[in-house]
Amino acid sequence: MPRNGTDLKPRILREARNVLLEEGYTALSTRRIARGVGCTAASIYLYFKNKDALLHALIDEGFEILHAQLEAVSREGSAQDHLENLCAAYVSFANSNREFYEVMFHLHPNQMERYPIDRYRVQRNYLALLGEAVMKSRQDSSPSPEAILRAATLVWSTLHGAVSLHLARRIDKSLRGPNHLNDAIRLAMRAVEISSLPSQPRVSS
Amino acid sequence: MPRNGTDLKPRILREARNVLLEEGYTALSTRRIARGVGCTAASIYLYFKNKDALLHALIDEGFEILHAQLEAVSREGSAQDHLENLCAAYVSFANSNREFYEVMFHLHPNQMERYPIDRYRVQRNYLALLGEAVMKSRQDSSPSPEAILRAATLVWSTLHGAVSLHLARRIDKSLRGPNHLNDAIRLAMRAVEISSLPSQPRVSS
DNA sequence: AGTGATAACTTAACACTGATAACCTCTTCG
DNA sequence: CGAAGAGGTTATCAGTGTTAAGTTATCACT
Repeated sequence: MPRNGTDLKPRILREARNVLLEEGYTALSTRRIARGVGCTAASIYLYFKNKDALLHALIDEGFEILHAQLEAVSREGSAQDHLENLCAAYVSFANSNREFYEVMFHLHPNQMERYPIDRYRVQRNYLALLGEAVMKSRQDSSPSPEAILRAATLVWSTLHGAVSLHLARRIDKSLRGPNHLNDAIRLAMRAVEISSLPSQPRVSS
Repeated sequence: MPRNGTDLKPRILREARNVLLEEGYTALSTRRIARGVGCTAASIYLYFKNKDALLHALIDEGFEILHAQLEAVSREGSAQDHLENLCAAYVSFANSNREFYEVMFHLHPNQMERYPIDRYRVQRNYLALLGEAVMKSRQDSSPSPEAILRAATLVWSTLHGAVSLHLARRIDKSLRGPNHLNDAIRLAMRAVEISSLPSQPRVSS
């Protein structure tokens, strides 16, 4: 039974989210969260196995927002339009939720072993949304699920590259602003054509 | 004058490079480096302003390797082939130097303020190499420098997205291995077409 | 050779980090 | 009342980047 006002777990999560969004990932320490909540850093470990588990919850939250925004994209108009709108929504999510994007996509190469890979199967959700638009935009006979996944992955990959470099401010000033991102969206639309071709081996893993 | 055998600075750099490559970025602490060299962590600060400055040196080293590998790509054959070979070399560099790639491209969103942006103008070097191939592959009249930069950036961005997700093991198993990377290379080749179009505003910064 | 100066390096400490074992304290139930 | 156990804290560990102060070795000069 809670002794400290309301249940501590949601308050920890809320504070963690606030710190992440308002002070950035580097400020997100267990002691900083505890201070905001009014408890001790050790208390966090009563509700989360470790800091990564807490981060995981934030990542889930980010994926939910992303999924909601992609889901909200209108399906009216041509399939092309739908796909383009999805791409724009993805880019827009990254731009207006950059801290979330960081923890969702830029975080774990370093501490990979702690983040169970299969949990990232939430990816499937938005890859499925992309895939749906991809499928409809293919005039030819209905493509196989593998081909759809392949195309959706290529779309995602292209957008991710542009967004990552954009957020890291690696894009030349003259192209910053929407220019490069728009180019990336346009290029991503062509992923559908690419992935209808047979795979030519070119690079070894 | 050195008191500890040879000059300490190159030995620190070498050890840092070894630790990075053999034990990964997370193991790269000042004390770990010092232990390997046989000095104290404080000594590092005699030769580097801070840890980031040391990392910077490693990043420079990585950029030199990348540049050398791109420079070594044969310019024979068609311009298309040249560009494709450059793309393949980029991907190959990332795959066989993933720890370098991490510090070069995945590192600094977090501690952005410490990495002076203009230093990353080394990017210009390989963007110029890409741009050269882009330019030659344009049959039409010689494009403007801005258009070349735009196209080269889009090529780079596309490859970076694919490589990043690949290294982070976010690509579905069925596409892992060279499949997705090859798709990305093929798509990147089409960046030339995209970036000869006028920029349509679509997404706000 | 002896004396300073100074470069090279270490010691010790500060303020952090994530994490854990041991302890206390309050509530609930028998 | 008293035992059980949930809820939370204290104290601590091992580690991080970083810096001020202290030490030691080497050089130049009288």
